[in-house]
Amino acid sequence: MKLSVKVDYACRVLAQLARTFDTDELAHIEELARIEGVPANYLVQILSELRNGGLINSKRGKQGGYALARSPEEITLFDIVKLIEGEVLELSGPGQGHSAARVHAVWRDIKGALEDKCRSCTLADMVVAGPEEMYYI
Amino acid sequence: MKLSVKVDYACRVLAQLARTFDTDELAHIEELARIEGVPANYLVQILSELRNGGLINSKRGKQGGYALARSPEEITLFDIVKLIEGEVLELSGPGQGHSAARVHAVWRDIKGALEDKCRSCTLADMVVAGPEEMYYI
DNA sequence: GCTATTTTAGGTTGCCGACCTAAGATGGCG
DNA sequence: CGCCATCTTAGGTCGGCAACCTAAAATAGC
Repeated sequence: MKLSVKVDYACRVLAQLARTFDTDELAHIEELARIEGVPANYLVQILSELRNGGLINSKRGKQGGYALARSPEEITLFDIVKLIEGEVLELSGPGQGHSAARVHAVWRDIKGALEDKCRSCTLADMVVAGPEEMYYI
Repeated sequence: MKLSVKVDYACRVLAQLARTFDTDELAHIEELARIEGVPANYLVQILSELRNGGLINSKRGKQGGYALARSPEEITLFDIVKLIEGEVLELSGPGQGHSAARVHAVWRDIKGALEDKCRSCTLADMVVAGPEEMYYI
């Protein structure tokens, strides 16, 4: 029950893309990797998945790059996690045993609550108000 | 972001122990393993952790066995997960990057909500009303 | 005191997935 | 055509989970 680094990376990169959403400039991989502190070679895979999932658009060629496909308010945490991980909370199958079914039902309830919470958080919540708030921690 | 099999096993065994809480009989490992469909050799480890964490009591010797340390209503899902996994939701460290801190704050919010939800679920919720509802699935 | 039964405490193996690297393939632009 | 940046994909390492096994400690009963 832990948050994967991959999802964390995806959120941070998407947040950065959200900052330049209103402009028409495209972000490059190297630039994103440097600003958000993500391994560039790994970021390639993540951006590819985000593109196949329809969260971002890409443009190839010499002046290519990446940009958000929708506005930050329309991209929720649920979308991101579901795309990267497949499930927000993956339960172990009902299994066999006297209490298996009942316990499973309780966990489904937990899962539903978690999904609702994730749906209420958008990319806009992950972007600081000012462009530069705290440079190093 | 998945629920470990270990926690699932722990919940099921604890639910079974909750059924016989009002009586004074002690449950044996082999019996628990058979009823809940948990590998006996693995269950040994889990029960040991639950005992060290103070959720159950054990009695050694020829007529030994296991029993809940508190009433089912006083044992929450939060207690179980925290004991077995250490954290309900383990976040990846703040890291370094432009959006790292802000994204981390959002996830802390999610984590808090999940913990509250887990605190509202007790072992009593995992025990079916009747003693024998469905014997085999 | 001896034995049987049970818990306790370790260690070990197999396996899968996360994380990362690296190199080739593709396509736009001058 | 040649450059550049994205796209694809094939591995490779690492750690943790799940499961099993063995030996040791404790206790009730004979």
